[in-house]
Amino acid sequence: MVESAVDHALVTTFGRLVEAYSALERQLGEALERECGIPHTWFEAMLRIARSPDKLTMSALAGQIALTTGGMTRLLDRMVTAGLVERVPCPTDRRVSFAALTPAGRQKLEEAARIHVRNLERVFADHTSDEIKTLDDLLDRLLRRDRERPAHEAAPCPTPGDAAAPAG
Amino acid sequence: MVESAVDHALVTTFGRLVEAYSALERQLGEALERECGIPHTWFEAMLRIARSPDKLTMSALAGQIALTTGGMTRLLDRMVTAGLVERVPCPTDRRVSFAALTPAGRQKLEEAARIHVRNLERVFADHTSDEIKTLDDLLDRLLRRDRERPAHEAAPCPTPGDAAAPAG
DNA sequence: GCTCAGATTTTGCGCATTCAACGACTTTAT
DNA sequence: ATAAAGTCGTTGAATGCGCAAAATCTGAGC
Repeated sequence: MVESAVDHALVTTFGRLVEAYSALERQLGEALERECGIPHTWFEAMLRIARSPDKLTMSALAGQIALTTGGMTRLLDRMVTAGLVERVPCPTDRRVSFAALTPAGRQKLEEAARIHVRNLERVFADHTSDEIKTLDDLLDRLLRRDRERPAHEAAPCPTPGDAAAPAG
Repeated sequence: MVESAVDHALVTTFGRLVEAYSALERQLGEALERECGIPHTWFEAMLRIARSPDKLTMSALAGQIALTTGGMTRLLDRMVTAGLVERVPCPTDRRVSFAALTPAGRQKLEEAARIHVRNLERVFADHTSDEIKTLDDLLDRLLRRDRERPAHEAAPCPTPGDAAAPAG
């Protein structure tokens, strides 16, 4: 039996994830932009800023939305230009600056969130809350696992016959 | 109680999806590129080509990996240059060309799939097959729903107090 | 046969992101 | 105090993608 790895179930599932995510992100992103004038990326950024108990540094924010610090710099630049966020210099460390919402930003975020919720409810209308809960839980653990892994752990593993856990 | 839409559960879940997906795609993509020299996008494209019972047109392929036809043209260009795929002109319609794997492409895909499966198994090690099944099912229905919706349906949603005008 | 509407892919341009190098700053060691 | 090493954010070059117009081709009406 020479079942190819190409047909492995995990590959299919992940392929579906790629496809569904891309389609969803595009659809919801376009809707958001059309209905309230901001890109989806801005929304996700503002969301993290608003929800964070402490002020967020550039790097922290970059990490949360999976951007490099360089990309984050420019993304924030645009949002600052639009008047939605501002850079607050850290009083104790002059290298870092925090991202904070302006009043206009807070208002825009609330508006965008309402629209986003409405669109999300439409998208997930066919799904039970149980399913969504499972999804949420799965994603949460995936994220947690990802954070624990310092991203170096994947690299030094060129051992072809090594399927086991890195003998920590 | 004036619970803000910002705190809605769906927003959180979708935010997690964005974050987890981006992190995952980056991690697995980097691993794939490092371990077998091809970008993740190439892998997904080759996967669809290999699995499709009929030959795939550019547009069909573009649709499956959530790219515009313009993006698809260039993606395929690079893959052709690398010798992994080739364009097969359609005998009955000279506008269309099919994407087909070369022998080298088939071999590379198999190699990449083995690596990808190993990495995926590591990533999903903490998750039960039940959970993954649920995820797979959810994604499948999400995709199906998305395909039925011609992407025009999202627009004419009657915006109550249309706050819009991207204005500039 | 000719023309015109529609379909399929390619191309020009602009934008967002990554990578790598850099400057600014802090911390630690001497 | 000074130097060295590490951290944080920004910037220049290169890459990949979307959008829209163009090029090529098919099929229908006349």
